[in-house]
Amino acid sequence: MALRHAVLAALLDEEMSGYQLAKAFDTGVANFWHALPQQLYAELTRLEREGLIAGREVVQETRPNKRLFKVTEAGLAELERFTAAATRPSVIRDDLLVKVQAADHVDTGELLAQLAERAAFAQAKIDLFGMLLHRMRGDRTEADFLRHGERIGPYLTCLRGLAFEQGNRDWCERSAAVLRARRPAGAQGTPAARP
Amino acid sequence: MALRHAVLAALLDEEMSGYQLAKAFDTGVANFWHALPQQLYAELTRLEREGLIAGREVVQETRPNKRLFKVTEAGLAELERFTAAATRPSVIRDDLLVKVQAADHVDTGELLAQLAERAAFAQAKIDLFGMLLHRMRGDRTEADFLRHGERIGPYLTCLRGLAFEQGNRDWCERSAAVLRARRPAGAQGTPAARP
DNA sequence: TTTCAGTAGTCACATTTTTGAGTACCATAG
DNA sequence: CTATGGTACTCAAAAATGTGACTACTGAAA
Repeated sequence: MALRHAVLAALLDEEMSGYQLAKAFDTGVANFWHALPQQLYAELTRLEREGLIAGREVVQETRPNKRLFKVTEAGLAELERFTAAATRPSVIRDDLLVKVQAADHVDTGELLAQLAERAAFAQAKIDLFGMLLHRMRGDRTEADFLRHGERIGPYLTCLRGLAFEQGNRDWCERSAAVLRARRPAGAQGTPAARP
Repeated sequence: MALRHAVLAALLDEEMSGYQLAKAFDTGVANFWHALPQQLYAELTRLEREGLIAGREVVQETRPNKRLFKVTEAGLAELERFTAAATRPSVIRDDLLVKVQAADHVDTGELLAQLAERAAFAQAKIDLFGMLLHRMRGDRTEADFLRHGERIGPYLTCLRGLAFEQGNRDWCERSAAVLRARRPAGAQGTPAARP
């Protein structure tokens, strides 16, 4: 039941519409949680009904109207309560790890391609996170920003996202190298890259 | 729908009972996926009905009888099919990150304690994974084992688990240090550690 | 000028995961 | 000799998450 709290935490920084929120949760800008638009709209409806967020209609001329939401006092109190409650440790759940676990027993051709693909995906996120971090701290040094900046929460979670993706990239590259070195001769290179 | 494949991958190395499997998925020995016993028993039933695993009854005298399962040819083929199919990128979902994201707006006292707790939990897993890796490679060097060892899949996934937990530990410690340095004077140290 | 991508959502359903409560029997510790 | 903890499972239900389809309008590209 932490999606609601993830939404509250995301809305702390700025008023957002469901659509904007969906973008943030999809692209991984909000790299501390993930959810689909449908989930978010439903959650926003519930949160507003419970008075934890307040929405206001914004009429737009060239585009559909939208509703912007912000966290209420009650919402902040709920977030406070949530933060004080016990945290359950996060768990890994990754198809790619399952595939590598079975790598000794199945053909590794396609797996090598997937490891390369994932490494590239991770690298793209690393680049994105690097830019986001730079934008957040402006021209201050990281140490100075973390000591004196006004909003460091998003910066810290972004740092975790960055390290996580670096871990993914490095592991994918290393695993691919190991598996490639073990392939029987004559089955070197990965199959043609997909579009 | 990857739990079934995680179970198949876990059963590749050795015949296991539902109970053993549940232990492995709970303690994180199988650090590539997580599931509760109920889910596993249900999945084993389905997998056996579909012929992807075969179970055999083992009569025990001093303890309840158990059923040991192993992957069938059909199961291996299914795993092969799964490995060749596209992988969806894994997503982060962590209560603790949500809490840190909101750290600028809520009291950080309890949060600091939770970061310390998580760092300790991560360290325990790091130690465990270190031992598991050592046990798997025996007296060979890592490079030699990865080049010539017979089953490297579990070793590679364990390496990912190790790096992940190192990332968790480092991030928790750093975030805690940052938040502690920003606490108003007179509110230093964390509250009394919980039992 | 039709098609495509973007904005801003909603509805219904399926699957997956979690929570909670049991059964039953044995061994060990206090 | 009673309680606790481990082995080995099962059943039911709630909650969270994911899939697929849909509305409606706009601006830009082909």
